[in-house]
Amino acid sequence: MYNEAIKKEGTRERKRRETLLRIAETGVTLFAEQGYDATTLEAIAEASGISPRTFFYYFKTKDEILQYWQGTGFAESVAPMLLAQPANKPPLYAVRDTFMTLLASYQNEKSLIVDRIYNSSETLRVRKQGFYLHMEQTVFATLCERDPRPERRAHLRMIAMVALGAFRLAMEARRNDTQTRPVGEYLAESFAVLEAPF
Amino acid sequence: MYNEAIKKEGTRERKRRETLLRIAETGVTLFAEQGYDATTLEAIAEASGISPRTFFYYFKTKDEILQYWQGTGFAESVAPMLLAQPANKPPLYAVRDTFMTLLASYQNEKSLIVDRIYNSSETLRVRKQGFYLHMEQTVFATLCERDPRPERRAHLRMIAMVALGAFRLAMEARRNDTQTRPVGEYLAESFAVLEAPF
DNA sequence: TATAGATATCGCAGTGACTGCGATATTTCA
DNA sequence: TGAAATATCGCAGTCACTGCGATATCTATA
Repeated sequence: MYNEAIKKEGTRERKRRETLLRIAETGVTLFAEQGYDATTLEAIAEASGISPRTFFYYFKTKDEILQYWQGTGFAESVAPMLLAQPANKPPLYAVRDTFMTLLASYQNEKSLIVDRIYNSSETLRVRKQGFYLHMEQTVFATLCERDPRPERRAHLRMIAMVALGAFRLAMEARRNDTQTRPVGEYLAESFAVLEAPF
Repeated sequence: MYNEAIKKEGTRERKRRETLLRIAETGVTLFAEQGYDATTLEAIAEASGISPRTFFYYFKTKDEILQYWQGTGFAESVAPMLLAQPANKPPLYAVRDTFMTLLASYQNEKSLIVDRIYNSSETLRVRKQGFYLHMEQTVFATLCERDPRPERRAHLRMIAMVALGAFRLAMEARRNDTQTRPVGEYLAESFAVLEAPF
């Protein structure tokens, strides 16, 4: 299996991957330097050595550059990793542990920079929710797969919401913290708050 | 008190209020008829009897028309109504009861139409989250005012998130339901799910 | 009631994200 | 090697949104 994934990568694929990465890096660098709005597509294209028209052949929109760093790999890994959790583990903990593992591997130097860019304007802050919404949907669907009993659906829907909320609050806590601690700690603390009764 | 609020409304204020409402109604009607993207600002302006330039004197952006119907009155009422709740009522229930009361009064014929427009595209679905984000922030700030103990902050932050999540899930449930039941029922059911342990 | 000052409306010219189209170059595969 | 698939590009166009300066309308005051 994975035959098509690892089949010999031709010049075309390699160049495409390289260009994609170059645009994404150039973009986030420029955003960080001069601000998101102040950075025009033309500037990104020029700094990436492509024409403005070609940019849209790689990213549908300007903010897809940010989504690239925020979501790449993460969203696709959630479903399989969540299904790999022990079937008898309570759903909320299954999600928590999945997030724990994933965060550890997808934590790169860019993530803090991207986070700061996202929080530089109200519009972007809102746009970031698209990611959470998508993840919430994925988590819910996967939880339903883990436990298909229809009478549990409403409960699982709620758990997906709460889990992504805890995730979001962990990121918020990290951003507001003056120190710099490992992301896992914020996540653990965030989920721990859920232990107390409402 | 409220002196400036009820002081005689001059021609200027009245016309402004009327025009604002006319634009908002025209806009949402056109969105419903032809779709959000297919409705240009020019069309809204013309149908409202104003110039395109003047539109932006009433709304900063095109989608502020939707925000007008979604949020007007609601967001401003949450804080005072939440503070009016009995001080000994547990925070989550205080928020729930506030929402219950508010939903009853702000439920108009437009709300279903607006909801459908918001859900007609991914972009708009995401943009709607701006409202929830804002409400969550307001609820959190107000809960902190109700109970200023610093050791409760993290807990209250979580409650604000959970409360808005339950609100959002209630709206989702209503949208997915084939029947048409009072909004309050969906909200009650949504909060009831939180009773069960995670 | 006349009038100065504040506010409302508008047209116009611009910017910037994004799209469709048609031309040309590059890569792949038979 | 040559035809098909894909990548790149320029160009012209659309649409949301902004800044500016002109004119009209309303309000408060003398």
